[in-house]
Amino acid sequence: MKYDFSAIEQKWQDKWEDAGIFHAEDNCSKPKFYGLVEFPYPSGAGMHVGHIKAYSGLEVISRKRRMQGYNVLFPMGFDAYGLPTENYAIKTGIHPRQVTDQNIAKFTSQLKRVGFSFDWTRVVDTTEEGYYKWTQWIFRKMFDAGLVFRATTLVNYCPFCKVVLSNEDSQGGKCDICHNDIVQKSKDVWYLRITEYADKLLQGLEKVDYLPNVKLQQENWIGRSEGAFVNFALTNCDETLRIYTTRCDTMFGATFMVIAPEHPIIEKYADRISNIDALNAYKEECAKKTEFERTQLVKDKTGVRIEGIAAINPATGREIPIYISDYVMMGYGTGAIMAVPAHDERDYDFAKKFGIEIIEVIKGGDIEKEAYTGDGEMINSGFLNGIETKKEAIAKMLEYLGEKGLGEKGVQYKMKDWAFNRQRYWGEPIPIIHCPKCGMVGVPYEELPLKLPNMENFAPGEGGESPLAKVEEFVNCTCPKCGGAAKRETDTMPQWAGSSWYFLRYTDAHNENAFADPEKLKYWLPVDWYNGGMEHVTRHMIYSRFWHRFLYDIGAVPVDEPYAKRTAQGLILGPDGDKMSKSKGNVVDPNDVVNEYGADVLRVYILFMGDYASAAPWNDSSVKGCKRFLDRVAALTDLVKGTGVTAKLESSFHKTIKKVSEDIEEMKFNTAIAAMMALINTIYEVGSLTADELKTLLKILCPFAPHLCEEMWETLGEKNFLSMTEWPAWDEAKTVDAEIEIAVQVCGKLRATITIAADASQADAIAAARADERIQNAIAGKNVVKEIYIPGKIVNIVAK
RNA sequence: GCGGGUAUGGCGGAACUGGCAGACGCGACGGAUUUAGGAUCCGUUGGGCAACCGUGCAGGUUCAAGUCCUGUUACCCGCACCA
Repeated sequence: MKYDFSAIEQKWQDKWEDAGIFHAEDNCSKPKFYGLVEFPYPSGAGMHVGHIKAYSGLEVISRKRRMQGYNVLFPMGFDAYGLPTENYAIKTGIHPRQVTDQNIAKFTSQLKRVGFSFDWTRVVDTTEEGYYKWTQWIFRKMFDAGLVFRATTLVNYCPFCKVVLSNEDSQGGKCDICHNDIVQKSKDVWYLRITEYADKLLQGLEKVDYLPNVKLQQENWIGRSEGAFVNFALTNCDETLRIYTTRCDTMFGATFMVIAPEHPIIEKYADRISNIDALNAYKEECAKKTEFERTQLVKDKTGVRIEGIAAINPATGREIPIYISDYVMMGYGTGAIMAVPAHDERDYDFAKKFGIEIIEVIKGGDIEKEAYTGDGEMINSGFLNGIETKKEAIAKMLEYLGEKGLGEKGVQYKMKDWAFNRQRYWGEPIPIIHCPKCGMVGVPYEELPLKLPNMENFAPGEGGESPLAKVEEFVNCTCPKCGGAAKRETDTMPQWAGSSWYFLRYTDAHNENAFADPEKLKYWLPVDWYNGGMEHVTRHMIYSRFWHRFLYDIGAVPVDEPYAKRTAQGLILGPDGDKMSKSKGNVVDPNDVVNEYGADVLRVYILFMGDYASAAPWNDSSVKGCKRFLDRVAALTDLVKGTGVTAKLESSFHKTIKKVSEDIEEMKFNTAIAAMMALINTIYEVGSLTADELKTLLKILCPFAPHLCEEMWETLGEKNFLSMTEWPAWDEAKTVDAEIEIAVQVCGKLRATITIAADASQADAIAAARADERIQNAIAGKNVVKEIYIPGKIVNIVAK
């Protein structure tokens, strides 16, 4: 058969769709498999080869699962709210709704052209009323549960996008969307109290099967630390200064304190501070620094001593000075620290610069040169003297603090509460009403969805307020509680909202009465296997685990962790080895590949190009190699002779079935394909194969190159879909050869290879080795001191 | 700075719990076919004339090391003054 991909791909895509063979069944007695891939943001640029790689892994696994008799849910959808669409709409004057619909249509047709076996009856679009109704519903439930709050804070503001960003979206002082510098701005912001779930999110990791580095990144993101809160008495004030420390064992060495420039105590006791002007000047200077500048100047500590107020070290009773410095953050712990220069690098740098006393309390380092952060014997530490370990010293100090009422054990997290609003148009309206009498009131559940009003001009206001603020019919409303005049919240939700629960909607995508039917949730959850990019394993995954866990806590979902298993694919780099980007001009368009070589070649190449989890550069010539492979597969129809088993091929077939079956489970698609290529080379060497053998080959190749395989299957006279036949089994006994070739070494150096029975005894193997002429030459005149036979592997003769 | 990872032919990459390094593919070279090119098919292809040498570098353990141990370098990713 000649391989004419253009003639067959559309044909099979239509047949699959008409027969609906990839639709997941509800209420099914078969075992279920829920494979999830990260749904795309439908950008105007269309699909990228990276998308194809991200979906191809679970595509192969899902296709294999169907053939293994599973009821498979492998869905696709669109995470369609977000700024790029809105910015494009502002530029072109086309409404975001229209832009979104166009982009979704484009993505859909591209995905279908690749032949992915998605269940297209369950597509979700986060911007549809039927979907965002439930996004708002979950938010309302969180509001009821006290997990939503509003606070005035300094926020990361992008003057270009005119939008407030979360810490996660403004890393490195750059806007995550437009990459311009962000500034600090005081604003009223909505927060989700994700920190309340920090421990649950951490504990949940213990029972899920995520890649180790995925788990680690989430743990680091949550950033739990155990330590102590300690209250330091102040001179000239009637309150104490509360600090957080993980090293209360070093308290005898605390020779000063440092508080964040924004610490409220400065303003509170301004009249007792003699150098308040200097402190304010420093504070202002810090506010001007971008995050980038602050981190770039790590080594160079700055600060100002507070004159007029000092602190008392509760361990030594000595008076110690207090400084303000921007190396202490208001957002972590209490915004104040006790500084132990002998045993903390940052405190050491600061003390050296400001000439503050450094007292060694742990032996083991040289504090003349640097801070010593290791373990050792306690000295200069009163009742702690002589203790040898950090753990013991901390326990003793905690006991002391407790007795004296000076402090207690405490836990801190790096993770912050989630800034949950944007002043933009293209997002879910936040369903809250501000009533002058009742305060914040949730929009009643029966009024959801709170529809996004249709606007002509949705550009953001100059002051950074939401475009929705301009729509009076939207803003003005009555309070659901008291019936008085009230105003609606005009901010919208961040893009992360819709993607925090989309996997739940797939189980029942069209339900109008609930986000999903509890029975369906019970059948399908948890997601058995979730694959996506490494860039989403912290933000998106932690956010969605948080939402899911909340829903579990209110009894709305049946399992506590949403994703049983998580893997990640590596990037596809440009042919030049750099990250693909439009500006570098090294972007490969999947359409071009489909047009020139066909979808099957694209699929096979993307999985063959390297380790699935690693980054690998695109190579046009290698694509041709995959085309050649499929050409050779198609041409096998000319070699078919009879039925049954070809003796010379039997073992190769069993070995290949085993290899492909096992490699797919480990996402080692490259070696699975290599094994099939090797099998084909063997078939060509043998010169013929039976129809039964060809059918078996088509079955294991089908998940990779389904169009060609279906076509060949049909050519062989089969009437049903290859995609729904049974995955072949292998016979372990037939994967083992009766005779094997093993290496013979003399003194660890390869000298010959011999062929022996697979079950040969040690004596037989060594005798066979010694019978070989090359071995006899190698050991001639030497004294054999040791003979080793590792069954099936090697003979090594040690001779001196 | 801290945490994690990677390093193998000209290239992408294989190599199970230590057991013939370089599977498979690309590229290259030679040949067949062709008016020619392309495509296809066949053969060769880690280096070295050879003994031998070869998995970033330097040591070590072992009958045997890409794989284990110690040290070291480079690159990639994540976090980053987290008290």
